[in-house]
Amino acid sequence: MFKLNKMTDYAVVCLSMLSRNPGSSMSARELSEATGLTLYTVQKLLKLLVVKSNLITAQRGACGGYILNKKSSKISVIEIIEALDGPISLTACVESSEDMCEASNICFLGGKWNKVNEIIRKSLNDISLENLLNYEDTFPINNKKDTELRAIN
Amino acid sequence: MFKLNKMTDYAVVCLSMLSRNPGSSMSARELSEATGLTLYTVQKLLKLLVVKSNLITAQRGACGGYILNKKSSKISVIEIIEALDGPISLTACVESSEDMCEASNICFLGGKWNKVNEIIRKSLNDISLENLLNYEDTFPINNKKDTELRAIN
DNA sequence: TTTAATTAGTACTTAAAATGTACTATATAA
DNA sequence: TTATATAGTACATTTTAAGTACTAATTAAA
Repeated sequence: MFKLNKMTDYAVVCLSMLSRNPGSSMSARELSEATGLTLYTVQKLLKLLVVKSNLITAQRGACGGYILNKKSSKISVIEIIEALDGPISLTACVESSEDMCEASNICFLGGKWNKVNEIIRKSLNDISLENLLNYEDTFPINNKKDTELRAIN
Repeated sequence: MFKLNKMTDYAVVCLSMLSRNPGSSMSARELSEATGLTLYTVQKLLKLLVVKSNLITAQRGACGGYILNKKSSKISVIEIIEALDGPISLTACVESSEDMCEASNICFLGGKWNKVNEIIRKSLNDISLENLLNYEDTFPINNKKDTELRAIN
């Protein structure tokens, strides 16, 4: 379970696509065609990013689309993750929620996971989208290449 | 979604209980009573830890139980997490699975998340169970205290 | 040798969350 | 006015986690 949801992965794909032509916008349809993700997925994803982050700006109407607000080198991976996955919290107990932790009666750990959360958060904060995209993997990756794009859903 | 499953949290509770009396074993029943977790949950959890990790050893039969294999200062948080959550992998694409990444046709990210995974893994590797237990939280935590134990399920 | 206690293994049900799909409302350039 | 595009909402589907239950195997002690 210690993995990101698919939306976050899709987001990196779409954001990196947007970063290819800084300053120019792309519509959900264009992004769908460019990435192979279904239009529905792209629409949902971009709507989420608009609402939950400050990473992109939307332009409505004909000739509308989405535009990246800052360079990929200025975008931290943590911004993307937290926009789509919510804040990093390694256990239910640390949520600063109104409703108390269900296990509070037995949980003598209290907020001790917070330390761990902070460490992970700091690590991720130092990685930019650009870092992620330029990272050259040293291990053999099981990826098909040079195959045509297609919708995956 | 960037959170641990409950089992991992329960595991920390149970392991820390085991660490209180080094060298002596506790049965699932005893751990259930001591923690307030249901017997079913504790049984399942400990079975998982036996199979998936090298953290505890089981003794069957009457007077049997579970015993911690090493001191809490020698147990890394990553061992607990990976035993119950599986290996840390921030996106489906990096799994070294036989079956190819579904999105491989469109995924030009390849294994780039691996970098992130490694960083998180290293961070967590440096935190021991003892560290986690002794960590004093500096923020006000929303935890009830001094309430009696009860089963939470 | 029998019994009670205890873990091992497996299967199943239920609950929760993520994912995918669909539709309507609103905005805007041409 | 129209075609295009995002915003918002709702819901169905799928996947995963969590919880429950039962039987088999093991072992200390009576």
